[in-house]
Amino acid sequence: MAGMAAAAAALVAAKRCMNAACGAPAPSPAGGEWRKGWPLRSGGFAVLCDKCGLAYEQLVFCDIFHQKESGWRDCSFCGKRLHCGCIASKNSFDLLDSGGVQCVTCIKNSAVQSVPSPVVPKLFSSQNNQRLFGKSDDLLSGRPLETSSLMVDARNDDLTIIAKNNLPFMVKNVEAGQSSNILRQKELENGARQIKWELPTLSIGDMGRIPFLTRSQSALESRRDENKDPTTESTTSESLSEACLNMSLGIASNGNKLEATSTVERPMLSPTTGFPEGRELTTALSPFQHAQRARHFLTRPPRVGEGAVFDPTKDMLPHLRVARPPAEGRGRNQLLPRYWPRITDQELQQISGDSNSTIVPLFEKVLSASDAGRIGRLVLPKACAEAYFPPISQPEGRPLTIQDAKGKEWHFQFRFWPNNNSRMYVLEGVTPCIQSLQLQAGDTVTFSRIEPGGKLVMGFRKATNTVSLPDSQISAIANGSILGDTLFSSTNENLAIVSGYSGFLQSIKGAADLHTSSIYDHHVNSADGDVSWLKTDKFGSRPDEGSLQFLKRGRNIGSKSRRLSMDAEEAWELKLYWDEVQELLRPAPTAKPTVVMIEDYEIEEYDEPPVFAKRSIFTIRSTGEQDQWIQCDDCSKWRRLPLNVIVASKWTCADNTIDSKSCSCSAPEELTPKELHIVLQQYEDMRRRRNSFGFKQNIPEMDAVSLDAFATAAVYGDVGNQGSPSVATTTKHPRHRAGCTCIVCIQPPSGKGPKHNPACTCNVCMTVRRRFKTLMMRKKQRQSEREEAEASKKIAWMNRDEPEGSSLSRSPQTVDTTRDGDVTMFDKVDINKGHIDLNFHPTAVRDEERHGGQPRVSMVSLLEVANRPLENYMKQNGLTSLAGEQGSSSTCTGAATVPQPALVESEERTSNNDGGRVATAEQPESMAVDEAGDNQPDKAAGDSAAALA
DNA sequence: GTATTGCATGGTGTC
DNA sequence: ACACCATGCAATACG
Repeated sequence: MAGMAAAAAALVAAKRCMNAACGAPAPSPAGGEWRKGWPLRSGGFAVLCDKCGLAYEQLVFCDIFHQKESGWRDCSFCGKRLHCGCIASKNSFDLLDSGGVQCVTCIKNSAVQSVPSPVVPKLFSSQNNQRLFGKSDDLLSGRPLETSSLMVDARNDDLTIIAKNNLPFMVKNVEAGQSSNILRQKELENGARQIKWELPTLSIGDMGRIPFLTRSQSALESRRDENKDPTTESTTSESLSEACLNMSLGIASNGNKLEATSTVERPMLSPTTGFPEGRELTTALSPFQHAQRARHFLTRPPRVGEGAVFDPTKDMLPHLRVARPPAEGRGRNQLLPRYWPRITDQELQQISGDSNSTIVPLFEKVLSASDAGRIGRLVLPKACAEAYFPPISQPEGRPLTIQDAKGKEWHFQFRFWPNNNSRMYVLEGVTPCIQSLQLQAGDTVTFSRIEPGGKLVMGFRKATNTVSLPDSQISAIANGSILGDTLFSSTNENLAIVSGYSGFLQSIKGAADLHTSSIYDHHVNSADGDVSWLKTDKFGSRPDEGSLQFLKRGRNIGSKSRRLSMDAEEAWELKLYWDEVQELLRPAPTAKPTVVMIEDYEIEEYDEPPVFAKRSIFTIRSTGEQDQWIQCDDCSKWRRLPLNVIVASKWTCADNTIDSKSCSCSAPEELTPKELHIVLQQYEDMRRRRNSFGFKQNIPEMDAVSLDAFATAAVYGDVGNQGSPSVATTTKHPRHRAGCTCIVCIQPPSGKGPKHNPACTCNVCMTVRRRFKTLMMRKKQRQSEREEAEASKKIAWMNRDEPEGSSLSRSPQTVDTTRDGDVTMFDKVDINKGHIDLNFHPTAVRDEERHGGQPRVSMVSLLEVANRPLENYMKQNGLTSLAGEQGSSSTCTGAATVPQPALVESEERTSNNDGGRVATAEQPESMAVDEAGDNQPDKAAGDSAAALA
């Protein structure tokens, strides 16, 4: 208690009267009844009344301090002694503009006189005025209340009660805080509520958008008094009280149907989602809420760990089970709507159990990827941390024990990091808790406090899945939450985690915009069944309010950085394997890579995310001709398309504007049944092989491999060879910009575009240099240790794979003619069986080759030589932009060549791109071209490829 | 080599 | 313009 008092005293002492004409320092509360105080945004203080033990929200002018240190004041008119220091007394007096107070009787007596009629047109003429509509019926009809409405003059915060007879009267200086307190008091008196919510605060400026209000239970009660003339009410405060009671904020909704709330007063719920949320709240709050925000009369609950815990229920609220959610942060910090607790009654019941304890919802937070990740750090909203958690002065913070709904106590470290002259609060050590509760990104963690005792308790709400999207047929994201760079699915282990690829989602979204239903159909009807669009989560629960709200809010799920503004209508869930994701990605047709030259390494950057394309199969003929085959979504026939055609989603024969002979479903299929069978069979074989080679690895693994490969290639100069297909390394992460140094932004080369000066000292260049050097050192070190062993292993491996019929072991001229088919399938996955040898030194290989010995093949060397044929190929085919020529790249898999009609499916072009950036080391794509093209003079390429095979 | 820690960065929301 | 905060990432610790 002493500590608390001291802290409060410090707060108070640090402030002065907000009256500019006065400026007197606020007196110390020590020794008086102002047991506690903290600054409000308005400049005043919130105080607690020792007498009644209740929190008292008041804008404290110095006169109040000066005159009412004891909590008692005298009516300025009759001199009656008034206790003004608590909620219980709130409706028994009114503050006067001139200072001082007015008792109920005097207010009543002067009520009529106190309403200057001229105020009416003034208020009504104000743009800031907002007519507030009442009961839910009126909400739906949009008509004003018959009984009473409330006008709020935003300019001075005066409230004017408009009675049924439209005779207004003005309540000067009625503060929203008082109102809320009155409201609470009324509630207490009525005993109608056990769960109470303090209304969130909004700015008065938002009042202009207040659409309506509903009535609560209290409103219904007040209707009994509808015939009363407000001007004859006992006091303006009482009238206001009634008005307050008339304005409950529940627009509960099921669907779009508005319903008046009954027993729980809580923040305005979204008409569409049924949940309170930031923006919607802003537009749908009562004038008291807005007024609250204007003046910020906020009840600040005692902080955990501050010593004795103030128990508001102690005397007057013995039955109060759940207190209001405090909506005030320390000092000026305002709790953002996104952190407003939205604990349901059920959750409260779960937390509180059967005890008589009071649950004070504090705040909640939707877990981000970082929060739910292995790092075990939960970033706390600063305002929340400072408001509701014990104050900490050192970055090390302090241990904090929080109990979960099951009663289990979790021990965290509550600390902060200095950050931009501010602090970043985190709870460390949350991993066990997160895992125990099976929380994932997108789920919501709620923090509450149990009174008495002040014990912190945390609950959670699982993010659930989907909403039906009547227009697009696309289910909403739910358990698949897009968080930061990662696409998460909260429920299914088979999901594809797309790391570093919110751009991918953007692309998908973009594709969805064009072909939403098609994409949906495509996946839903996908024969392979690997791709699914979830409708429900594993719990079978309905769409989570919070999640939907989160989407609805327009926030990018989870992370602010996922600049993926997804409305619920646009949101959809993704559940894809990694490779499936990859095979659906194409560089944006309009994407033009920007190539930066860094120490002779060309790094390609895309400003545009990849597009979401329909699955296609690429084949290459013995003549080197490459085709793309796409299946008609109507007749299921396979049609040939040019390589550079990207089909976003649904495609039918009618869409085939390229080939007039095949633009109808009635047209015969170009491939013979036998050819088609072979192609499809090999396609499936390839898929199986790929999967068996671990292509369903998760993102971190993929990242590691890809990065390593890229780094290796970069180190040895293999990155940067012009002409390397870039399809598999499509885009830069959209949240990154030019200059970003993260690996996401480091792109493989295309040989096109502007180049950075090798001497460039920009951030990205420096970083890349540093990373390359580091990687080079590591590689060299490993090479020196394992080069020989790896070489032997590689040779052995090549010998082992030879019987698989890989044409790579043959000369390019004979690759595709060993069987009767004229189409060759290349499976990039087969390269090294999915393993990239990073440990061969190219110089060693070249040395061996020079000496005519058995060539020791490294991926690096292969890449080095393989790129050249692609250039030639591109030249021959008049290709200039790799971005739009996936076909060419798709042919570069350089793996086992199946002598039969062979495929290079599009997925392979992208399967290694890991967010489209780091698969360059696996650039055997060009090797495939080299071979299949059968027109490449570079024998070394063929030799290398053959050796690899 | 992996995990942890602490700081830096930058997009976005809010004032 | 500023603050917040999600997350990247280098440095450090640990096994």
